[in-house]
Amino acid sequence: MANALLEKDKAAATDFLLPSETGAELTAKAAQIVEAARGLFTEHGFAAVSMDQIAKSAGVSKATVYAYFDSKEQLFVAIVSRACRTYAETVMPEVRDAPDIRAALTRIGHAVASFLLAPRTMAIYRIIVAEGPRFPDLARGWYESGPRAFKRLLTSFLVEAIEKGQLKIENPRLAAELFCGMVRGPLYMQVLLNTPDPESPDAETVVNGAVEMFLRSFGVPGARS
Amino acid sequence: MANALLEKDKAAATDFLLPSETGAELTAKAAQIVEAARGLFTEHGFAAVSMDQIAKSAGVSKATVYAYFDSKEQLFVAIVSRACRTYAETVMPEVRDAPDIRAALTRIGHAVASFLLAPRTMAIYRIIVAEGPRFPDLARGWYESGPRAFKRLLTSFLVEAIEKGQLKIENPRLAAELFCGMVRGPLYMQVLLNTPDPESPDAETVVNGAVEMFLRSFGVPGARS
DNA sequence: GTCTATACAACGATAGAC
DNA sequence: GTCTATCGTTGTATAGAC
Repeated sequence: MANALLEKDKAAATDFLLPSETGAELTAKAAQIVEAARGLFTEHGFAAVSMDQIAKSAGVSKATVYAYFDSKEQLFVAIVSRACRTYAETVMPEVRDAPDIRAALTRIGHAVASFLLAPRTMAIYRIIVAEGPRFPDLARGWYESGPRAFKRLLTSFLVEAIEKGQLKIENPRLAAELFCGMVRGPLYMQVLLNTPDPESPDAETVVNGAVEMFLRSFGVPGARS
Repeated sequence: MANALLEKDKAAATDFLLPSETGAELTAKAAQIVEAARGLFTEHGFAAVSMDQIAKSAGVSKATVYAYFDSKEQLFVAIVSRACRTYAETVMPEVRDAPDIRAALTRIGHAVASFLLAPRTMAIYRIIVAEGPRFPDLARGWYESGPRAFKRLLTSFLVEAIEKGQLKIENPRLAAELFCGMVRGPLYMQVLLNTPDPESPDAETVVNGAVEMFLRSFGVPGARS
């Protein structure tokens, strides 16, 4: 059951394709350029990196870069597309059956926290936020492929748990949103801005706290939790 | 009691001053330039706006802009400083006594949601995120003046409520973090990326849901909630 | 302090040989 | 496809007159 829902939503998630994903896989040299650009954008931001630097870092000439990508913008789109694919392949599968609802939520929580807080993910997100106004379609595509697809999937998971009698929730979508907010919120901004706060709880504490709070609100006393 | 804590933490919050706040107030013309720059940065981002545009929008020559601000970067710092001051004056005072704990949390939740989601706030945050790597001190200053100060204040509020017997919480700081995450998380990303999601609950629903969840976990049955 | 005009550097993108 | 060399533009920042 869970797998059926999973497959359905996973299909829905990848149904939306970012521009450069519609084509075939990148060639080796294109991938090499994309990887170099990703590293530089990650470190210095989009505007601060020149095509000369990218070419040099990738070990090719600038003309070669332009042979594969029409513009700096399009190169950026390719980077984001790759990140979306990784996201779909990494976090999505974590939402499936587990021994009990507590274990499942904990697992999901850790998957979300660890993936979202990974430097690579944050770097991409930072650039999307930064350049969002200039790339509205890209921002939308990323949101659809990533956060929105995941929230739908998590909502399906909760609905299923409700039907099994493991949870009691009036508004599953709201519950999914709140859970995501709890897991992500406390550490997200610190990582995003690179401003660690020693007073903040660590990821483990946050996930456990979120699961605990979630179950106290929505857990069914009788059910194994 | 609450006011004593409030005053103390408010002082602590403004104790940290961003560079340009250490000096006196801006002159009228400087403020005029800052305001023009803020509007342009808000709309187009930092890198995409030239000093020529700023000068034109402010109705002065470029040389005049440079007479007041040494560089584009410093002009940006001035903008953020202003935003921090507004934050301290707007959200912080919301954390104080209310008829009961539920009303207090709801009020805080709405204040956080409405301020954080305001276009002006989001625009500043977007730029901070975008240019964070290039302005590490600025990002840190903003975090200290804003989110961190608020979380401390909220934690103090919770501790006080615990002492009054209105709440029962083991880790108040964690609870404050989770509450902020719930209130902010669901809508934050959508506004930040300008990708509205019709499936998402609205702000009212989110705040009420968060308060409900918080009280179910930490509320004291006997106390008036 | 404020303006006009300009110096100087850097960037994105391309032309043309191989 | 890949390179070297370069074009045209744009941007930050400043010089000098008032």
